Amino acid sequence: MSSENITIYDIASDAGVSIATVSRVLRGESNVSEATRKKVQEVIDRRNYRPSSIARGMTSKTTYSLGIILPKLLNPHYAMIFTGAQEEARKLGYTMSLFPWSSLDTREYDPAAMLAERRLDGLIVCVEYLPPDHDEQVLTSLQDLRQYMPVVLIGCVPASYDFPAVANNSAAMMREIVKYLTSLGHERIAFIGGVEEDQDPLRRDVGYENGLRDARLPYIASYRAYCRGTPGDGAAALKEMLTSLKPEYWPTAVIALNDLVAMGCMAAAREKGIAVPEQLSVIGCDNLFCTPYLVPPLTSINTHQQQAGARAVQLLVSGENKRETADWELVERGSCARVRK
Amino acid sequence: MSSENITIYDIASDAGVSIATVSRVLRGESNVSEATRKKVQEVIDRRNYRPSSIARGMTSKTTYSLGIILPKLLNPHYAMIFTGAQEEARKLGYTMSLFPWSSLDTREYDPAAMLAERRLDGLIVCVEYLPPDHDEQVLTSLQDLRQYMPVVLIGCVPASYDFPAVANNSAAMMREIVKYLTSLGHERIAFIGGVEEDQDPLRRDVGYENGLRDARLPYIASYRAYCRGTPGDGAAALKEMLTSLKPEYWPTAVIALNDLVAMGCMAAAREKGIAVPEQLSVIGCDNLFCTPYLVPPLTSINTHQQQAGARAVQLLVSGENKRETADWELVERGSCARVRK
DNA sequence: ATCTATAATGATAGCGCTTACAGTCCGGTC
DNA sequence: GACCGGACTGTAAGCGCTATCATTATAGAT
Repeated sequence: MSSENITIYDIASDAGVSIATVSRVLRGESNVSEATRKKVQEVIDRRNYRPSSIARGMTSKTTYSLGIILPKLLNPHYAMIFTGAQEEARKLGYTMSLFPWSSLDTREYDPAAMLAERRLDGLIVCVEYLPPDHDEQVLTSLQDLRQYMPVVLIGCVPASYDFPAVANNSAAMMREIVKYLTSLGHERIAFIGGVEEDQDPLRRDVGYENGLRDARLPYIASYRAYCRGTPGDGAAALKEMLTSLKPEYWPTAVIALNDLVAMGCMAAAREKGIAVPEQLSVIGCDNLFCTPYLVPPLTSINTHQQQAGARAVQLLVSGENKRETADWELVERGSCARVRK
Repeated sequence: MSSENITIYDIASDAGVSIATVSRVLRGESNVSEATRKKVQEVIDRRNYRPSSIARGMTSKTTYSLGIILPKLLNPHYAMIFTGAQEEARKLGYTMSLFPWSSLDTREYDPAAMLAERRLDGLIVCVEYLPPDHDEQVLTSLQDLRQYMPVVLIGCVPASYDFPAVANNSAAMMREIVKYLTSLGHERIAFIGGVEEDQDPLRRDVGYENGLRDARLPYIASYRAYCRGTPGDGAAALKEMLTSLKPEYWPTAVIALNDLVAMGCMAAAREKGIAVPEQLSVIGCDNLFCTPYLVPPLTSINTHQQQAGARAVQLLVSGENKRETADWELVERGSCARVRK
């Protein structure tokens, strides 16, 4: 602001050397005499000079800036992914910019344009399961972006997507969750999940059904509800399920798409006078910071989002074309109980 | 990735015009004949050309990228500020990158360096109240950064800071909160807040004391606790306060630094068998998404963080050197009740 | 004393744009 | 028919670096 931008020329003339030499000490090359290096460094320090990363990007073709596309940061789940990615990026000397999901989803503004123009060194895209038609459109957008920069996916990445990725194995997770609940004696287990997903072998529905099959329980369509992922959605879905069924058919356990939906379910249960976990077990997913403070504390799945975000950055920067699977683990708190006969 | 990067020269030669003309249609200048414009645009579309923002920044000195420095995104409070800022930035055609607070706070990596090199068009810094010594160091860093780019502050901006800002008037807010509680009959009102702040007229302590004075209540030091801002901190602080006092001196209401601290307080109260709100009213701040789902639902302050974030971006982009005050409002839920005599 | 390898440094050509500035056309004007 | 002002379009000079050569100095080898 105050002073004119000082450039490599200023440093060079102050130090009485050529810009090439300044550039050499800037990049720490070895073929500079110690005396010259010291002289130049002194001028750099004194004038508080910072080489312009813009100009650098101009020639070196690398900008040290990455992008990440997320559905919404307000959901702490995504905030965790972002944080993990951002911190790792910083460690590696990269800057991380956020782009909203609408970059891929709508025609509100040209998705590729903004991203492509930015000449990012890479892009992480956090994908959720989407309705099949949407899904296809997103895939096209992703392929498109890939022309401009390396792309790594994170989240619910369909098995069919041929991208480097840190993917959830939601199916395996669901299967384990069902197993956990059946081990507590539950036989009427509801699943309030997201959109009906495509025939992806990793999808939660598959895991849910497999889990039921493992326990030789019937798949009951009335126990499968759909929602978008907010607490309000969860509350509405559960209430509707309960009013549509005679109380003796009410589920004794409900698996929620995520912790937000689980929070809605707990609220709905409370409103209906159903005790959690005595009459209804609830299990969420994401292990949000607030889960320990709910009443009862919410049993959830820790999906290690920060770690996944960091890993995605590593894949991006290293250029490895690997598909990895994110870790997860059950965190028992107080919202699931043995079923009472 | 796939193809060589295509440049303005490619378009120019394809369209049989000079690069200047291509540049003109790119920037929508008017002095291009309709025929030429169409011809060039067709080539641009066909080859799917995107001008490099790097090269643009090189000459035009503006990069259309902003930065924001936040303490931690995992606290939804900051996620909201970020979201508001990011969305506004996008609307205005800017990119938003996040930098961690440690940029200012530690010597872990050179703060100015990364930011200055990036040649951002502007920077938003979200400040919290800090211990006086820290505070001075941060101010120095801010002044430093200002040499390189415009800076707008947001949050708990000390009145003495001469920066454009969207500032909280925490003192006024606290005074109102105390008034609200005294109107419910409370006379023993605790405040579990952040670090003891410097003599800033906007600080919460001032508001707390003024509120007590308004109601002609004594300031009792035992009711003032300090914490860093996590639920655990809040729980610990309240527990310590309770154990240090005979039950007949226990506060009947507690004002928490933020909702996270309030959540900790509610947990501590529950653990101690103290009913909220019957025996203890709790009020938080930030109006986090989870507050309605706590038991009881937490009364809080909506500080309109997204709006504040957006406003900060507007100030930054417009270059206005204004200091504004953020709006706020009390959101009554169920954690505060009339005191029982 | 001449030659040659080596280390240090300088000159310079881009990178892909923007932006003066300098044409070129063309229909009026006088 | 020479002249002129617009409307377009082209030429070329940067922007601040990196990277490739070319150049110079130094010192050891012959």
